[in-house]
Amino acid sequence: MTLKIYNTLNKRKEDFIPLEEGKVGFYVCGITAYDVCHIGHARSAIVFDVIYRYLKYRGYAVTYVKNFTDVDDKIIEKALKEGVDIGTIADRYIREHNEDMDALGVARPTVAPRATENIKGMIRLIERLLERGLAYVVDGDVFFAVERFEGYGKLSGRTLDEMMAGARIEVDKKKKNPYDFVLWKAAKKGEPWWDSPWGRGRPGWHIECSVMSQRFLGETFDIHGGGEDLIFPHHENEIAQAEGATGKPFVRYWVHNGFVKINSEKMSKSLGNVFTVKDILRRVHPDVVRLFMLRSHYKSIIDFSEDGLRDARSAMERFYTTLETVNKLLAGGGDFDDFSGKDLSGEDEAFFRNVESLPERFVDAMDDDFNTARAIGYVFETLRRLNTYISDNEDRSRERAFLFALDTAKKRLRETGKVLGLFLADPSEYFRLDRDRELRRKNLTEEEIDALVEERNRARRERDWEKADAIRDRLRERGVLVRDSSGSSSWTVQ
RNA sequence: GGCGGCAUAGCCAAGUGGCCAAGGCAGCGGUCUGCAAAACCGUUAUUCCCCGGUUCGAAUCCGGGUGCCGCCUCCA
Repeated sequence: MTLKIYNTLNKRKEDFIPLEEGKVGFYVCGITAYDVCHIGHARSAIVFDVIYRYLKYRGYAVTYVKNFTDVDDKIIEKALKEGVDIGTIADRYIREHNEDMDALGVARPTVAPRATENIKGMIRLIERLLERGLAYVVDGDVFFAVERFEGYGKLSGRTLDEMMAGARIEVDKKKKNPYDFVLWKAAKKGEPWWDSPWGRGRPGWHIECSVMSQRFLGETFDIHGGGEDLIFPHHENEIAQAEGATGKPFVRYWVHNGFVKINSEKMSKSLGNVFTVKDILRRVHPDVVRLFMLRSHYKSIIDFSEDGLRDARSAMERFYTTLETVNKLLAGGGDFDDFSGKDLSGEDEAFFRNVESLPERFVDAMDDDFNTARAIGYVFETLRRLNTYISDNEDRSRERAFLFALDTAKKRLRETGKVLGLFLADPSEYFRLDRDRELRRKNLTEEEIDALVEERNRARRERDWEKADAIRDRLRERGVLVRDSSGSSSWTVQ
């Protein structure tokens, strides 16, 4: 089986063949550190996190580079406003970013370089472009001459002529062509600067990614990712800079994730509908966010909404309910270390075989351009079979064959979960966090609910069903669902 | 104006030429339960926006139409 990746460059799915067998060089455009991360950053991060995990799962040695842009107009603006230097602003938002990513279960990249640590490399790259006649200097600014780079527009699928036809872009008198972009900006008063052959200044936005990716991954590398909005101009310009300087192909596979809309509207600061990662994580468990993101294909636009989040939470709850049941059965049962699949027969064997085939089906889905939606479908299909198996065999809770089959199911579910970064929590921990969060939101305390449940249990023992039902109704009105088992009752918050 | 994408059940969402159109949520009927809840079983698209065409055969390919949306400017 071969991994297929949709390559934005060629607009089709292609077999993934890394430059060097068994190794993958992977670069993703990170954040500009001027504000806290929102749900759109979260999607991008989760998508590429899963791609990273999957490549490793498939046995590749992956070098994953994700940069931080720590010098830029917006950072400078904020620094001026607060009267601090840009490093203070960047440090703050990089720290926030790392907190958010950790909370979302996003693995740290192999390298997380910062633009300002790579100024020398940027100057060298610009010098090479000047030497090759692909750039020109005007009053301390350096521009890339798009007309001098053959193939400009190949990633975004347009030609310079087409772009000129309809576009309305700001005309900068210094530019020879309106699509020329800045490689180096002469310093204005009060702005941070670095010395360069063209005077004091700072780098343009696109140059850092060309430099940092090649520094850690080589002049040509395997996969470059980012949000679809970066295709033009950012990634187009990265190609122009890198290939202009080296004369070699820059990136073999370009991967772009789709946007997040909020209640069917574009998320934007002007609409005031930006949800930050911290907002979301106050409301739901990270698994819910990840499930919400990964149940759609990474390229499609997803619509973030209350309903969508609730659906994902319900699904997550079902998963952990089953896992909790399995854990209890395994804890209460005996030892089955010396058991193997060969010892099974009948229903046990059929179930075992089905469960053992989960990773195979999972890989099949993921190999098809990281189809996490299909992959998750297989996980839930397995979950249903597991539930059926448990309820068909309630009287066999101490049998080795049964326990062995359950244990296998759990292992296979966790194996796929590890790649998705999902389903990895301890169920009781998951429910405890979920409960605490919901209680806070509804202004309830565990104590008052426990007291009511206890009162109800007394009524139940006295067979005072009327009173028991009244208490249950009261709790339900406040969003608390009571669930009775033989001796006691548990409860969940809706 | 230029370039591109999408349209599948009540909602979300896979499926890109051929088994009964995955999976999740929600609903309904049943098992269980004092009654519920959870879990389980069954059920909910003879059909994939509309109209043509290609084909033995299309949600899937082609042409046209309709409706949404994105990019072309900082943006994940």
